[in-house]
Amino acid sequence: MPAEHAILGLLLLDQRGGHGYDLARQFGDGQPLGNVIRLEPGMLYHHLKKLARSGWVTSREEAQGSRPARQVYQATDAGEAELLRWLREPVEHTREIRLEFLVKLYFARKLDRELATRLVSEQLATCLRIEDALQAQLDDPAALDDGGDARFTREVINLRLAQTRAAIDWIDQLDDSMPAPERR
Amino acid sequence: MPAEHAILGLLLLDQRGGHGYDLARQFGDGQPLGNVIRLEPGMLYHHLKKLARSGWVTSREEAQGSRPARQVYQATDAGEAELLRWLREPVEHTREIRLEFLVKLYFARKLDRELATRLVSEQLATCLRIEDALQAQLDDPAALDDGGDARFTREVINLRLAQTRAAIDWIDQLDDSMPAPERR
DNA sequence: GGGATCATGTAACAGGTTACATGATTCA
DNA sequence: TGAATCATGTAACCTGTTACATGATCCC
Repeated sequence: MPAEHAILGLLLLDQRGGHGYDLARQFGDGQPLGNVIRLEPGMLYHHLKKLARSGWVTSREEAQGSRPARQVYQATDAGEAELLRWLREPVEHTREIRLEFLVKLYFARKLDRELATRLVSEQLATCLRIEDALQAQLDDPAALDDGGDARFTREVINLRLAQTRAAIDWIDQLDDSMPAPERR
Repeated sequence: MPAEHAILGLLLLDQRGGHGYDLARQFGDGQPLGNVIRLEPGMLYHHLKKLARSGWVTSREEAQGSRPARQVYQATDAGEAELLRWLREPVEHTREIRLEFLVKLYFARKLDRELATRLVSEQLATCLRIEDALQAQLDDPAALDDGGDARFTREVINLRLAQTRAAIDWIDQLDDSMPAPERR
């Protein structure tokens, strides 16, 4: 999911559309998205075809004089709607923060700062819910199994708690603060 | 990798061997390993066949009166050597702590407490190296790209730093302390 | 008789990696 | 001439998910 939405996002940011090779560069070394999600050419062309099948992008062949023609892809209205839908949803699991949430944050900020603000605050709320659920597991002696591995199970939950709390602290420091309420 | 080694580990812990259905239960709800790694029957039987092809387990058919016969798998010496080799290696990436390192820790403790001690201290060292590398990236202005996305890139690195530091703190609290040096 | 459990799988699909194939053009 | 870059893919493989197929037996 994040890979296809990242491609869709790039095609939306550049209204003129883009072709495979061009997109591949944006997932390469030193590019902002390249630090978050790697896309080898094989997967990239695969996703472009899937996006076209879903109706989220269209493609046309663009001749260019001496060079071989290339397929230029462009996001459709349905594609834009899909990306916006996706950008409104926070990720459900702490492990998805590292990749999927970062991609969402990147595009939300570029497309609509208010959307980014909402995404960040809903992600924070989701992580706080996860934290509560983990804490409840720690506090419930029945959830820690009695097969002699209670220590291990507690450590597993403690690791998840630590990772979730680290994510929460990091989200708290993102500067996508709520727009100041209107004054009059 | 972690899935196959987990199966291998279970077969080593129970010298009598085990069959698919039996192993599947140990990856289910409420079991210590079930909290860490999920294995649906499909994947489980697939891995058992792969382990047999690698020569790390053998299988024999075990008739049992009225019920249908079952395939009983048992770890070989090569399988044991492979598991011990794997248990000596810490994981290279912070994201692998959540699954692969936890599986290693579980089996290292059950098989050889000293091995567990060494694993934990090498994992700590590896995570500290990762932390240093991330800190160096933050301190190097050239590594933060100049395409106007330096803020995003910095946040990405900060997230990884936060996750890595959370892992370090958690590892520090594991109680697999070095055996006290011999006194005389 | 019927549902839960024992027991072993297959099929289809989704996502991902590595390597290779193809062929043109640009540039040192 | 030959290496780098432009441009688009295929093939083989691995991991994993969901759902289904099959058939027995146990227990109410």
